[in-house]
Amino acid sequence: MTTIKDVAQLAGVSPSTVSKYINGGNVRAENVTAIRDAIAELGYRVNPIARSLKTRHSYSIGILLPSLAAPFFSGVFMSLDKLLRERGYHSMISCYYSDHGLERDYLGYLISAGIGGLIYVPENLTAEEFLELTEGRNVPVVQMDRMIPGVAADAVLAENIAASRQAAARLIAQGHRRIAVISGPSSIQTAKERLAGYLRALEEGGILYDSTLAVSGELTFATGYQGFSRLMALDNPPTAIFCTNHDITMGVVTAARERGLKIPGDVSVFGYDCVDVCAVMTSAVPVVRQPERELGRTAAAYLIERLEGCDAPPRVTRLKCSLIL
Amino acid sequence: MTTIKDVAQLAGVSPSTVSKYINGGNVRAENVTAIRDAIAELGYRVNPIARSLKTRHSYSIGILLPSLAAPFFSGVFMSLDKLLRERGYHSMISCYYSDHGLERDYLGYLISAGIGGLIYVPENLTAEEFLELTEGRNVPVVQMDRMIPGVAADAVLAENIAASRQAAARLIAQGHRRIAVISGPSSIQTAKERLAGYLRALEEGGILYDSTLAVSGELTFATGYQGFSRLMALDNPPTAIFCTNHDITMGVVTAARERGLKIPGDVSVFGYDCVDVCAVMTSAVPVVRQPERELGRTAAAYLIERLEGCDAPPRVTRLKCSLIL
DNA sequence: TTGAAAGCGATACCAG
DNA sequence: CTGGTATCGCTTTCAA
Repeated sequence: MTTIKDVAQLAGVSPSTVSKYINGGNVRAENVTAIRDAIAELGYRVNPIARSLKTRHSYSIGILLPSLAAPFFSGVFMSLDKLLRERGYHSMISCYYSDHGLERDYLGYLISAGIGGLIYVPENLTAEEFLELTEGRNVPVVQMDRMIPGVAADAVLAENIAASRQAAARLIAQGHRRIAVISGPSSIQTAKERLAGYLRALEEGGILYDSTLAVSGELTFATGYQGFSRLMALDNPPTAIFCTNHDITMGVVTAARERGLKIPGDVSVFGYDCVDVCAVMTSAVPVVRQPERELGRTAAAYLIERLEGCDAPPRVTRLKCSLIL
Repeated sequence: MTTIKDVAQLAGVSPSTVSKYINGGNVRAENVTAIRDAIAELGYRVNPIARSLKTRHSYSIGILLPSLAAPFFSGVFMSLDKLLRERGYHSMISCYYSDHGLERDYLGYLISAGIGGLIYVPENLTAEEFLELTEGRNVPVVQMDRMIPGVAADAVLAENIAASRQAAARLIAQGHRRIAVISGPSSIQTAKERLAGYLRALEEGGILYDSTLAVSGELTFATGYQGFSRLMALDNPPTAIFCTNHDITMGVVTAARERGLKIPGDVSVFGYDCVDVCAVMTSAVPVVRQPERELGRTAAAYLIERLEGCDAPPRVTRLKCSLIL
């Protein structure tokens, strides 16, 4: 491997001078050309790891999230990656598959693995765990989509309550009175908020909450699929189902199809996130669309500000969702 | 930040001893406890970047691919990540969005960023470019899904030709004679192979190739969507369309829905990759299913072997696809 | 402007 | 079994 020493030797200067050249310092014109030539000839590239060991600063940004399969996350990622890239950073994704142990391990690894900053979608960690892993290290963290209560770090979130409330309100406006909801585990902030929005809409619509119509489980296809069966097996089944996440929506739609039930003829469905897929269906299923681009851009922008030394108090930003009907 | 020195001091031993303890060497029992206590008290974690600077070995594995949105890639990734994790590695994804410049930059960055190995889905780079960026560095690379001709590195690929041939043959067996194909750019190996499989099936079916029925473009939704319009606008439109990738399939299905054309009533479609989505549709669309799990596991296994010193000649492995009807 | 020397955090070697 | 020393590749004083 070619190092800065090799370049220095070939160019006939000292490593310090080469370093200065690379980092934009003042170097005599003739040395500049000599160094540039040497670098080209040797195909030299700085070793970011040696550099960051010394500078305690890095252009690698870690992205830590619970799932890769969700189009929501890949949408957000593409957007934040773009901004980071434009600013000279390089982002690298790690996925912890909603697993508590993995989440802890990866967070610890990333924090000490020489990343310059972290964009983090939390799920299981407590504030204590988070703090223990991150304190002392000087790595700025921006929370995305969710936040750990008690953690003093920037957070960029979607307005889950408002969005769910509107979605459910829409179903009510269409005349539905028996509206089911299938939601994620209450341990997940977004799931809790989406359920809250649903409840709020019911209340505002003067509809009594019927707990048999509220199913909850993991944020998976299976939850939607099985939830649908359970709901339709009720003595008095719902006429509409509000799905609070992409996979749940897919599960519900699939289950309906398999039973030959028409959407929205036999049962209405309001989905979440799966904009593209839902548009493909024979009669398009309405969905809540989260502002993926903006979420990503904002999170990246916050992180960059922190990396550039901003020390304002932690900011929590909520971005609006929209309904795709 | 707490370093190995701090631990050594607190434990009353030298840094070398602590290092030995951490890396599983023989240390006197009383020192072991002293060190363990010190580590716990200080919350010490090794700094992987300092370590790999010294050892020229790293447990970070880079994954470099052209797209994140494709369920195919996320499926493959989940599988390889699992195996790598079980073996103590940590994988981090970088995405280059099919961009040539980004692909080159990221490859260069990763190779010199201290990763231990790389799983790489190539798209635009030539063998020369690849070699220039990687030679000298001692980082094993396994190519996934595609390979650069002339690059001597392991490769794990799907049997694209056979799969496409079977898919097209199936349409022929159903009585179709005018079968269109929408494929990706011929610069992409998988696209070329899938087209070849289609042509092979036609030939074997005694059907003359009609170039007006062969549309090609980027591997995007738009290509499928617009391709569908173009094909259906022909004087003599096809009765079946073979889509050679996930997004193209989605584009075609969407376009058909929007025109109110029934699949397979008005036109038959054979898709690729989108197993879950296609199963949801009112009448399920048949698709080619790639062996994502196996591809990922095999690529990871090859990489691990290389990391453990295997120096067998480069291996190229092809894995079978299946048809989901 | 330049370069010698120190040092980032960890490991490897080798003498004790 | 232990610890002093050199070193990984690079940046950063600081003196010349």
